[in-house]
Amino acid sequence: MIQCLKCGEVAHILKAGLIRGKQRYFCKSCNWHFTIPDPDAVDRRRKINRQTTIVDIARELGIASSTVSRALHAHPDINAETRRIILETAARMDYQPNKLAYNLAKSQTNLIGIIVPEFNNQFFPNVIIGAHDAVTQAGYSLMIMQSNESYATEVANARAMLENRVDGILLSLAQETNNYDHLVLFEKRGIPLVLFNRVTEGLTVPHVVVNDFEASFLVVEHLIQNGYERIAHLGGPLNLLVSRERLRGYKAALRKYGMPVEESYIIHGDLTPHKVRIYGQYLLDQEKRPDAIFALNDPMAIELLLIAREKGIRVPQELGIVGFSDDKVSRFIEPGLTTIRQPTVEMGRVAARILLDLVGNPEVEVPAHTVLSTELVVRASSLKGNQEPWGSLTS
Amino acid sequence: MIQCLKCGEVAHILKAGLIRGKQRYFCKSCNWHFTIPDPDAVDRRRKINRQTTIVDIARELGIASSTVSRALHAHPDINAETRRIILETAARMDYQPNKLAYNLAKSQTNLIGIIVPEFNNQFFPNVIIGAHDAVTQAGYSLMIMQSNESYATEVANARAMLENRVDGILLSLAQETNNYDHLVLFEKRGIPLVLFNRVTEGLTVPHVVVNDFEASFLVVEHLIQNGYERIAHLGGPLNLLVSRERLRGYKAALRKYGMPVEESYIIHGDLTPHKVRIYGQYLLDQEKRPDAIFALNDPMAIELLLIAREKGIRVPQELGIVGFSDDKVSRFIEPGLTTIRQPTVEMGRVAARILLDLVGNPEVEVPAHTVLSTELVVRASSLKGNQEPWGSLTS
DNA sequence: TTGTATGCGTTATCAC
DNA sequence: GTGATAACGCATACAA
Repeated sequence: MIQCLKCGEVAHILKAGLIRGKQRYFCKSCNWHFTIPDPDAVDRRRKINRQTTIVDIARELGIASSTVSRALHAHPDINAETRRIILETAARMDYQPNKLAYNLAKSQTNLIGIIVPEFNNQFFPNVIIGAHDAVTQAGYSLMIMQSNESYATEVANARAMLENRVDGILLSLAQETNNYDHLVLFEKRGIPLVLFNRVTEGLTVPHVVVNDFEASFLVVEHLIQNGYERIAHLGGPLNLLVSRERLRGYKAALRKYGMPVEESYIIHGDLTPHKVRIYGQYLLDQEKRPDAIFALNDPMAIELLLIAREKGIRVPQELGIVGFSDDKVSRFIEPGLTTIRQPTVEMGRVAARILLDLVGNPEVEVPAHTVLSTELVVRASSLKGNQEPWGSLTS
Repeated sequence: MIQCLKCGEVAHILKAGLIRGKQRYFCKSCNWHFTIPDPDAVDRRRKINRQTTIVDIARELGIASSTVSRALHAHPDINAETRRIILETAARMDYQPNKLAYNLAKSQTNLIGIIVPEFNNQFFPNVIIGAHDAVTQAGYSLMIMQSNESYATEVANARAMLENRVDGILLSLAQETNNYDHLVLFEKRGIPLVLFNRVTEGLTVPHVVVNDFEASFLVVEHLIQNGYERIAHLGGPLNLLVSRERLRGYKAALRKYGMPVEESYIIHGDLTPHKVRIYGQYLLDQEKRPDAIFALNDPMAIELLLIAREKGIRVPQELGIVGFSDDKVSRFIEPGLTTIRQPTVEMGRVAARILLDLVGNPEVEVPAHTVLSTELVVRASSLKGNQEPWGSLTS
């Protein structure tokens, strides 16, 4: 005997096909489709290959799923004994909460995204370690993506982050990135964004960087004070603020010591080893060869060192070389590479903390520009004579 | 005039509180709670701070959300013109699909998890690059976690992966891990697991490793053929198969050349630099000091090199040193470190491919043991005299 | 080709 | 303290 769920009628009920395996009915008198609720149907389906849910636990114990939910989250309104039994049953049934459903229901993910240009260098993995630290400490998870220095990939990554509903995002720009529309979207959505290392003024979001200007200034000053006179600079793409800052420091130091800024001694290009080799050749094949090169980063500097070695140019006597970022290799290569040590792990941690503050409260006051300090590490590659390291610096 | 949705009654209707901001009613005659459907309520709420959904688009166009869904996924049964309009509207409204809801509805995440012990070394980042490659190519995402060599963290990571409903998981065991219950859970759940590099026989899941036995054998043979006679081995924790395999190769080579296996020349311990220093000191302070050491990996070997340098022991004349994994530093350090080159990126790619096969079809036949080949890279640190590299090996 | 209804697993809200 | 039910945003089987 089938009764219409809406009007209670029993006369004019028609079978109306199957829906999700359940018989569906149609009540002619009130023009209404319905199915007869079958409390076991859910169970039956769940048996097949599905993970345990709170509904399973509830059914097993003959209680409501909301009670189970409360027990699992130590809600104040729950009987201690009930809770104990539920927890026990949950463990016995190998229950694992479904984060997807949880997040969907809560409309929040506790997810922080981080996009880095590459993994090849030790730099970004270290930043990730720091960010991971801060983020997990705050009860968030970290979703890691790499743009592979490509604008298109960065856009795709940003989109994926959006789709995954991250609560906030950390980003270091890809070398290629010149357009920031994909990032403006985050602002529109109210999702905080913090840039680190590879930043731009094109966006008014908090930045975390090192004192690139000062550090570069110090590097060049150090070279000058060690007797180098024709100092070249091998820099990065000029759309990256970091490249421009280091260039600015380089020029400022030259000016301070009354040395000319020779345009043929300055190259800006991309960061791939292949290109570095081309640029290096160009610099060292010049008629009036530079007697020192300040490179944007250590991998570049190391490549230069190898080129010099091949050409039979003695480092540091005929050519001083300085890098940036204190790669592990720089300590071991012969001669040891003078470089700038950056607080990489710290950078990740600091950037993540600022982001988390913003996630917690979008109105909170955070520093627009955080500048971390660096340290000049003097090794043999920049000591023309056989002088001791200049000043009171670490070696 | 409120009418009961179930029995049509209008007399015995009581207000029964608010639910989610909507008035709720109670029909005394049929004992039934209900709310009056309000098509605009959803819209109103959504206005406040919510991202666009397919429902918004549907409402905007006065069509069904299912139609929007079909348009967005290029379902065959959709009018081209309708689709065009929907896509246009979606773009105009800055629609971003909600992956959480998508995944929940589909009961699948297209997520692959990878857990590695650490990020400090170049090894695991490279594996990740390879895995990332294979995984994204197959339309999956990669969720990266690190156990930090800790068993507890590994268990927590595994749990988080489960909660995030990964479709499959790649894992390299933490140094501490001895118990595999947390991994057995994956099997129970039907979630494929593939181990790489740090594997165990404790689980019958596919392994991807390099030919550790052979490689170690070759290393020791190389040392013997270069005139070293008291060869020590600084290995890793014995619960890791990789440690045992390399030990086996070491012993086999000694046996082949009729050399005694001196137990005091063999140390197994943990991989932290601090411990390595202690072990190194111990080995080199012995009365009958070994004249060569084969270390489990390059960081260990480099540490040994530094210790030797401090003690004034000449490498390779008084002490031959060989590492494993061809760290970037090994090429540049003085003397260059003889080592085994492993296909790291390849390892990640291969492991991911096997996993993806399994994810696609749990019954598919996959190799239980994949062994990738390595290459002995001979540099100065193992050449006692000033011989040329032995055999036809890369330098 | 489009609309309707249901389910995915969870939380939140109210009644009891 | 516990139960019932409506969201959360999407996919999909069927009906129309």
